[in-house]
Amino acid sequence: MHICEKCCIFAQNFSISLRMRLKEEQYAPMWELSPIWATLTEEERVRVAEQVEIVRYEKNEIIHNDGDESQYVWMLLKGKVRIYKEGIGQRLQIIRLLKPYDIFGYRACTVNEPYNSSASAFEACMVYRLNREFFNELIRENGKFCYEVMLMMAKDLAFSEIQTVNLTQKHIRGRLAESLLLLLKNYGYEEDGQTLAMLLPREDLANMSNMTTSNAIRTLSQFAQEGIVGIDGRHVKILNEKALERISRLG
Amino acid sequence: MHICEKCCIFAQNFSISLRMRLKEEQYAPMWELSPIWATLTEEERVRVAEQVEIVRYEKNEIIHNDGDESQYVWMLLKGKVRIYKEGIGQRLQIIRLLKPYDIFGYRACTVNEPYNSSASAFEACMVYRLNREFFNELIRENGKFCYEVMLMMAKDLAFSEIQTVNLTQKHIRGRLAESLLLLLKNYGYEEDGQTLAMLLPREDLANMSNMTTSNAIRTLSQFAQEGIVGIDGRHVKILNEKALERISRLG
DNA sequence: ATAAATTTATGTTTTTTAGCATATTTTCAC
DNA sequence: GTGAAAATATGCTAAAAAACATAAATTTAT
Repeated sequence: MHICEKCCIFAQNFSISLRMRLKEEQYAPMWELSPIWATLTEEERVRVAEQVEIVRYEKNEIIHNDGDESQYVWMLLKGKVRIYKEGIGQRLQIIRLLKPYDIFGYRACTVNEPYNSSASAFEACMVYRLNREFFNELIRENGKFCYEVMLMMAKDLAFSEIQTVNLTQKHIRGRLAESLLLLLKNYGYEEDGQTLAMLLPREDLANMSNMTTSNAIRTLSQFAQEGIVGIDGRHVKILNEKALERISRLG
Repeated sequence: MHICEKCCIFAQNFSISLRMRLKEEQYAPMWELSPIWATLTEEERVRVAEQVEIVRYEKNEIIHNDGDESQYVWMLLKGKVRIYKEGIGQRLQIIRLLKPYDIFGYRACTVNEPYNSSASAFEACMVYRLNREFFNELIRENGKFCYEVMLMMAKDLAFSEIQTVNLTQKHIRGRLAESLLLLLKNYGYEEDGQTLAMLLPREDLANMSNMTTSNAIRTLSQFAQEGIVGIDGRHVKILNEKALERISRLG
């Protein structure tokens, strides 16, 4: 593909053109938000600018379903997303939690397979969305981009294997502690420096931790009684991170 | 790197030169054994020929340990290998089983991280071994090779996520059935068409299936009593594959 | 603001699985 | 081949977690 003057001008004005599309909210172009897209050439950025769509998903809206033909790669711009699989008897297992600028749906796209998990929005979300075929074009033509996608997959694979052992071998308390620390690592604290910046229903906490909802409720209450966490509805304060780490480590 | 006449001749005679190194046993060059290495250019094949080592590991010998600095990428030539993680209280979880021409250790190498799992030989094994730095050179300079490595990782990631749900949500019988089917899929049958071509100690079967050894023994005996499998020491016959699939599916 | 629905809390029972004990069989080293 | 060690088999007990039940609190829709 050629790079004509017109394209270059378009590229330079890209953020402006994007902002025109999206009336209410403004987002930087992808390559400013994640090092993965920063590997794209100017010419590729122009094409991305032409292809990318901005989509809004409402609270609890399903973005893709396990088994659906893969069609899009997404980058989360705003909000939080859960990636999960449905196992035996409609029991969900949350595999991964996403925060802004995380990329998802890409694994299935790279291998042209159906998605092997589902994604839904915890809260109202904004995403960039790219077509599978276009994403694969980028991977095939740009070695650096392919390399970055591979590195991202390597991270996801390591996490998945660690989680397998965490979820199978640790006892309930260890699994819950693990999940709370994960939430902390992923989303951090509110301004007060101890309340988790994530209002998570107990059911989701259970689905992260491979336990029933009532055990998540019960065990979290126990942690509160022991002064390890503070509970105020869905607001959870981490009062003793060291204790959580110890419980998580010992299983 | 240049491609001189000498190199070309060397490349053409590569398999012979390899066979000279390895006195007892002969193996085809990597690019004939796995599509991943087939993406290498002639020039790269020459360098691989210079770099590759053939190593033998004895029964139960550890190939790499979780936490070790990553140094090599391996391709299994002969034998069987278990990839596992140690969790709580020395309890092992087998993450993956390898058969000839499977590649392992590559994830840690791509990200220059320590291995995040251990590998040991079920039985005496032969492997090709490549240096991490050289492997990364290949990835960085050859987009097609990088793409193949990414695809391999995508497969491993999908498998890992499926296993997480299998191991956490299914009951003992479901998990054992799952493991037996996995062994079947991976290693197939003996000549008789029903004995698993894998003599697996019950302890390993337990470590695959997230259960204690005595539960693996007990549950396998139950399957035998129900006529689903036949047991003759470590030789396991699959008598009713459909039943195993049903048990695995229902959890 | 109020009623209905959902979520959280907590106690009890049942099921599942681990842990332990012991006997038997098989494998391995010499 | 023989004895020691390891692996397999099986029963019993204890612990862990799910399932169920019910009530209270919170959220949501109107």
